[in-house]
Amino acid sequence: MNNISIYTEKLRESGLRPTRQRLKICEVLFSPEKTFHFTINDLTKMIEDKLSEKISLATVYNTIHAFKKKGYLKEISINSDKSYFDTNVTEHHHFFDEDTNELIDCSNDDIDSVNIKKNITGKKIKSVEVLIKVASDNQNQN
Amino acid sequence: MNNISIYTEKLRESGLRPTRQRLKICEVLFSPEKTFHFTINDLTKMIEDKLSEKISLATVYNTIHAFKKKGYLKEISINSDKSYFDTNVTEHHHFFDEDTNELIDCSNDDIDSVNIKKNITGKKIKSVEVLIKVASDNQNQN
DNA sequence: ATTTACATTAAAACAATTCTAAACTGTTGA
DNA sequence: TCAACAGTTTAGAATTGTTTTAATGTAAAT
Repeated sequence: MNNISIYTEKLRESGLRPTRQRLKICEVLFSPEKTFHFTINDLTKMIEDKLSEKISLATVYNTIHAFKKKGYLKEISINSDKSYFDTNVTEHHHFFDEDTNELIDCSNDDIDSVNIKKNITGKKIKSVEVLIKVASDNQNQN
Repeated sequence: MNNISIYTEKLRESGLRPTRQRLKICEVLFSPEKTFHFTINDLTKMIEDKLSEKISLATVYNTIHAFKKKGYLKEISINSDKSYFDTNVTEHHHFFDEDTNELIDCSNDDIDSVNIKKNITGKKIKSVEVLIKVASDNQNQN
């Protein structure tokens, strides 16, 4: 099974037809060894570099949303400016570097598992994620 | 020292003159017994109810930003739709109810303190906050 | 091949936030 | 007291990120 057929499968699983544009999105998202974080703008630029032609923002948004809904991507909330996405869909924590606005995965070895003693009645816990904001000294918070 | 002078002080501390509009913002933010969460829109509506006249969004944004910068308010990141603010400026955790989009403080008694074993070199930890997403069963994540 | 349902696109619409420029107000000091 | 200044408010315009629209194009099923 080569990459193209994996991507085709992922797209079909997400309810999308495998088109040239979407396969290119998949290649950018899922071919790298390491998972990574991106904004829609980052991604669009990466795709246009690879495609050597323009791709419509609407196509990117629609594909990313389908992947997110299907669980092939995760959305990370850092600040309200823009959406960050993560190709690492396992539950994990993040460092956010306030100096550079960089988001960094926190290995599960680097943090003890979080123990929640009480929950909201009638609700089920869907995820527990820690955001660690860091900055060089003499930096003000937020 | 009455409330007005407390608010005046807070405003001056934040580099702002105490004006009628800003004092009303303070009253809405800081007079309630309990801390609470709000969006700029919520707050604007609350102020207009109390003031019985319109207040410009620009004034609200500018005052809120000054308070945030000074540490009298905290911004909470839940999703990218809009900014949530919190009048509880202590470091604490949150439940986010995905059914109702409601943000709920997590008492520090309800969660064991989070132990971070490794940090980014050269950086100082500014905050560590946990976001617990909850929903009633049969609800999909994010 | 033809048909049908879904995709792509540029552009328009939209919502949250920020900026602008003009009118206004509180404070200071002559 | 009041002129002058610095900071404030405001409506509306601008900007940014995202979603929708409607026309055209393409994949897949028959």
